[in-house]
Parts: sequence; C-alpha cells; structure tokens
Amino acid sequence: MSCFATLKGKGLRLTQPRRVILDFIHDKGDHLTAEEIINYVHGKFPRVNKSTIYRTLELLEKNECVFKSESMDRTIYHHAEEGHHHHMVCSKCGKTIDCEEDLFAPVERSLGEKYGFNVDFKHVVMSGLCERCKNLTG
Amino acid sequence: MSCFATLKGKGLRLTQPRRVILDFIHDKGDHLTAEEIINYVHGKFPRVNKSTIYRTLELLEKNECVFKSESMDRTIYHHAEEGHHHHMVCSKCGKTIDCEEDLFAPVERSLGEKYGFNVDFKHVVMSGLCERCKNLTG
DNA sequence: ATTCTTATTGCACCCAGTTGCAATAATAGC
DNA sequence: GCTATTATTGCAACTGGGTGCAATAAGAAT
Repeated sequence: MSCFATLKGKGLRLTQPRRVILDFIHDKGDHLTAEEIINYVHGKFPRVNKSTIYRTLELLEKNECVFKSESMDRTIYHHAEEGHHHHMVCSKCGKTIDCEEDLFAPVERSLGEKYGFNVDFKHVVMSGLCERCKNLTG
Repeated sequence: MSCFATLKGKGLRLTQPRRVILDFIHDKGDHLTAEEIINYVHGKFPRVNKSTIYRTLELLEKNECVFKSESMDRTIYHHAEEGHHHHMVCSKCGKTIDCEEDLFAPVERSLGEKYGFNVDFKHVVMSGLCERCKNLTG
C-alpha cells in the first residue's frame, strides 16, 4: 500500500476520509461506483460530506492511486494495483469483464493513418451483452 | 423532411417546440450540443422549458429523427439524414471530424471471439488531438 | 504538549439533466 | 367552428456531481 507513501511524499495529508476511501477501494479489489463508495463511507462516518469524497477520488486519481473509468452511463473506480485495462459491463445482468489494454490499438492505428487524429483509449467502459445473456435472449 | 410525417404516423403531435427544434437541427446540418439547442430555442421562444427540450430530443432520438452521440464529456445531436458515424473532437481546437461507421469492427470482433461479449459501437465520440494541433504541440 | 501553518473539510450553493403532476393545447369527431 | 380527449407542456422539485469559502485539523516546529 505505497499509496499512503505516495501521498505523504507529495506533502499531502493522511486524513481519515482518505484512509477510509483508499482502504475500501484497495480491499474490495473490484470495480466500485461513486455511489457504492459514498454509501460505504457514510455507513462508517456519516459526517463526511459527499464533496469530500468526490475530491478525494479526484486526488487519488491524479496521483494514480486509483483509476477512474467513465462512459456515458457509468463511472467506476478501481485500485491502481490492478493495472490499466478496459471494462465490459453486461447491460442485462451487470456482469463486468476486464479486457486487455491494447484492445483499441487497431482503431488508434486506423484513426492515425486516415485522419492524422491522435486518440488514446484509456479505461473505456463498454455496455453490451455477455455470452450468457446473449444466448438467453436468443 | 419526412420526420414530421414519421411523428404524425405514430400519433405524435406536431407542437411548436418540436417544429422549432427539428428545423434547427435539420437546417444546421451540423453537430449541436444540448446547450446550443437550448439557447437557440430560448432565443426564439423564451417560455419553452428546458425539460421540454430534453424530452423532445429524447423523443426525436427514439424515433430516429436525430442521432445522439455521447461520451463522458460531451453529448452532441445531429440530423438522421447525415447517417450513422462516429466523431472525433480535437481537445485543443475543438475541430470535429466524422468517421466511418465500421471503425470499431475489429474491436467488436475481438470482444466476440475472446469473451463472447456483444458490444455495438454506435455514435461514439472520441477526444484527442487533430493533426494540426498534434504537430503544433510537437 | 502547545502552537502555528496551511491542507483539508463541511457547508451551502451551483449546474446539467430528469421526473411527477396538474395545466394546457393539438387534433379527431362532430 | 366547437368540443372532447389525451398527448404534451411548464413548473417545481430532485439527482449526481462540482465549487468557493470560512472553519477545522494534520502534522511540523518548538
């Protein structure tokens, strides 16, 4: 958990809200929505304001302690230990699958060649149907 | 402008707000943000409520009269006559480039093969650097 | 342990977008 | 052209997320 060290090293303070949020994201080792994080923190420390939570998440992201993945309809956070990757969320059952970082390489190449456009796909969240739900729907 | 006919055919009413909004999107023949649409409508008819505008846009989208493209940081609308495509917006100069519908085909294929996951990329908005800005930045 | 500095917090308010509901207006039937 | 029906609207209130600022507390120095 060198995250605390990272923050200290930058002259940032180790406050209770920061500790709680970082521990939660680390221990969960999973993808969390802002809502889940807010609910958890409020369960333990009701006096912590939501603005503090959003500011903390922003700070953790800036310092690369957590990664934030956002798409039109959902934003999720996960601990930096889990590395860079993209996410697929099943719109039926909610199942989340991580997938490899270079998934969009062909698209990036194609945009560069055809339009000279430089796009860096990072932490993309995609909605769709997982195998099981696709077959059930048939 | 068969859009009006489309709406009529479904028993939907041709109200003034709908006429104004649809005409604007059609005549602009361009990508418009919700804000631009709201400003325009308010300029002409100050009494039209923003909720009406959002509801109208939603309705036009459901009936495929306009297409909505959304990403984390921007939502844009354009007339259905312009067809399906994706958008690249330069994060420096704001320039917007349309690009072909099948851009994400390799990604869709790869997700299907590796994970059995079914994602349909439609109206994706990407942020990045256009050729000019990329070169200026060095 | 106390004091001081200033990073961090809580608060109260802002913003874009959404929703429930009663009031209004578009249109079908006369 | 009127009337009745009901789709649509305006309103007011709500949502998730964000911001400026005065109050608070972390941690350095004593």
